[in-house]
Amino acid sequence: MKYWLMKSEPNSYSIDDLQREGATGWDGVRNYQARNFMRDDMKVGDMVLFYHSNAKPPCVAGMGRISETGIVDPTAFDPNSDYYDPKSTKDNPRWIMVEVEFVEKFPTYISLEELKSIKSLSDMQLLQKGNRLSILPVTKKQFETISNRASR
DNA sequence: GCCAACGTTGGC
DNA sequence: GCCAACGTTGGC
Repeated sequence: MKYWLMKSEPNSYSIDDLQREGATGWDGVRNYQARNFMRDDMKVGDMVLFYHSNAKPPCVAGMGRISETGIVDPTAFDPNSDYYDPKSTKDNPRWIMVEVEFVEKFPTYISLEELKSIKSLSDMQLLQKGNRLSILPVTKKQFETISNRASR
């Protein structure tokens, strides 16, 4: 089983939205590295840290689980969508996504500042300079360090 | 609002 | 295939 961190701007989709809906298709990703993680490496049952980016403060806000893989991102076909990509055709779809189901909204959000202060997390890709990827792998240890702290 | 750090595009 | 120009992300 693998562990991931997925960023979302709470303005557009927050952990509360996920809790209300139960599950969501992770649409709108238009970065190949992030897509490849979803398409090639994620499996049903993988665990996800739900990260609020562009939030005040940015933080890990909850936990999710991959509930379905290999879904074609429908927003790529919609000319009215912000994520419309005319190069993605129904015969040869370019953007493949996963579905994430709600597991937990953390009682304590873990801010980026706090993550940076935890020594054992210094290797986390999220904390490396210049990182912009919206989907990142996380080790089991990192996942547990963060979720244990957030659950109390 | 600024800007560093990328990623993508397209002319050549 | 190179690389300049441009666009985006996301913390601050």
